[in-house]
Amino acid sequence: MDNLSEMLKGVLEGIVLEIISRGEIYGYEIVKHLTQMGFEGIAEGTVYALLMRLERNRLVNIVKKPSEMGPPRKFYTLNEQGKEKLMSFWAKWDFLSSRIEILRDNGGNKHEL
Amino acid sequence: MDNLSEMLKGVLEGIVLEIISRGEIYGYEIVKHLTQMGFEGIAEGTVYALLMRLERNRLVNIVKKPSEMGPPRKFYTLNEQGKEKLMSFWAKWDFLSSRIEILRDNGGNKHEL
DNA sequence: AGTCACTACTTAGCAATACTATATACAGTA
DNA sequence: TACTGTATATAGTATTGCTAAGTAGTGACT
Repeated sequence: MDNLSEMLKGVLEGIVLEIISRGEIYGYEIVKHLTQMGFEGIAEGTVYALLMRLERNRLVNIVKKPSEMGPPRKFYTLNEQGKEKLMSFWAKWDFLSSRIEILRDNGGNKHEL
Repeated sequence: MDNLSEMLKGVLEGIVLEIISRGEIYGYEIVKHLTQMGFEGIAEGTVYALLMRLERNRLVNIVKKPSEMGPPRKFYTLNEQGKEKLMSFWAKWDFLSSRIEILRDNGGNKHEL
């Protein structure tokens, strides 16, 4: 399968918000989580940049904690705005995916309006 | 619902390819088709630019025909490459949407790897 | 001490794609 | 003449993911 990157635009943020909503988590762990979900192609840099954006847009709370395994970790949780953004993501996703399934199921029908 | 535009990236092309695959159609009609599907926010300019891209990337055949209602129309059909691109779109869509449904259904589970 | 691997985060510059706004042009009608 | 509907084109912008590189801490092996 060639690459998903364009299709991830606007979706990856929602996926990451959903992951954070499950409980406090830090960037490196999010990357591993995504990999384990099957998104092996997603670069670390992409995720960290996205997290910086969440911070800049004030969708998350951040607590820095020392790690025994390496440099300090930045733990993310959703704030109210983040939770709203997540709900908005799911609303958009449901809208889009339902339209697309309708289009597909309409298979073979020739431009019926 | 706020705006879908980011989420459409990489998806709109597939939607338009699918519409064209149903039979010869021209740009203005594609726009109306999208509107009727519920994508009311998609600007004409977006669709025409996308069609130009399909042409530039040699995914479509084009025949120009006069119209009784206005300027000449450019009718699009998919060529072999376009059909392959469409299949690739559906493969990517299925991958992405299945992962996202898994994520959602996994609801409440706290970062289980 | 030096090197490597794993953990963990950051950033600069690029590419792809949708949007805004505007322009062009043909046909019918007030 | 002016307006509406039909029909296509394009310049400039914003957003977002990717590539590639860098910085740093810890532990293991040589």
